[in-house]
Amino acid sequence: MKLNQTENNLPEPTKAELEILQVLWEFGPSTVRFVNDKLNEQREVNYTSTLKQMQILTEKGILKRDESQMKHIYIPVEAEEKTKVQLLDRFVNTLYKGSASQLMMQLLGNEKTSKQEIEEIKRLLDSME
Amino acid sequence: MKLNQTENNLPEPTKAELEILQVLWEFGPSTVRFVNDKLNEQREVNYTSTLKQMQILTEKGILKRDESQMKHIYIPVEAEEKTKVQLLDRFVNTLYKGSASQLMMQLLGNEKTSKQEIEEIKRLLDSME
DNA sequence: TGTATCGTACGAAATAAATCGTACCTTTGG
DNA sequence: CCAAAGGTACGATTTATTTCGTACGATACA
Repeated sequence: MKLNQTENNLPEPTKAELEILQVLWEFGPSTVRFVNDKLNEQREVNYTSTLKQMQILTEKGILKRDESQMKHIYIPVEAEEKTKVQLLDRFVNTLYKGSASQLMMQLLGNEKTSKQEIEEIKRLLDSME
Repeated sequence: MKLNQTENNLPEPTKAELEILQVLWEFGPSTVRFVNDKLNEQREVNYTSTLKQMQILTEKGILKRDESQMKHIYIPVEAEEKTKVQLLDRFVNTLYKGSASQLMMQLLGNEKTSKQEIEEIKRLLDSME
């Protein structure tokens, strides 16, 4: 199983950027204040740090924003799935030479997957042929 | 399907470090010269840059080395699989809240999976129950 | 034995990423 | 109208990562 090396136009989000994206994915378009509050539930970050990151993300074209109000609303440009697929793709290419099945084997081989989940996956596979 | 959050004692290898690890995984214990040559098949890197990286990797405990000869031989401390599992684990936790099946769905949903490979995976699944 | 070659050590410069301080603008309420 | 609260802008600092130059020791061999 080879994933196509999709054209990778979007710059890779960094670690701090990914944290922010995840908040936006989970809660939808948000203000900096909101995102910063969420981040602070996990670790201490200064408001302006988050602001800066979100501005950078916007420059990079990963976020866009609604500036019609003073409290800008930030929105991911690409859908969550699309971005994740891209990251997954990169991951598979980097670590598994693009072999998704190898990755999957590792995932499966790795631990006790419940019988129910195995069935679930098999059904998905069946539906694919 | 939840992956155990394995104790993550090993520092995360950086990008440059991963490149080096991959050479060692593919070709086995090697000298800096060898690794550097391999890297240079892909991009230009100065010999001493590679040396430095490998020294750092050694400090971090990710590589060990045989210094009995002038040409030191570098060896990954952990097996390829173990390191990859760790990275995979981190990846799943970060992007899929630890849900390996979700990741797998995404991998499969990516419709470029050949029938043969699907069969292969199903066989694996069968063998697991 | 002298010198070119090839090795390691390691500080320091260059880059990338993350964080923060400060300036300054808008809104709100008394 | 003024001050407090809360917003954005953005340069500068800090920290992490990567790259490289230079010093110098061993080896090879003419």
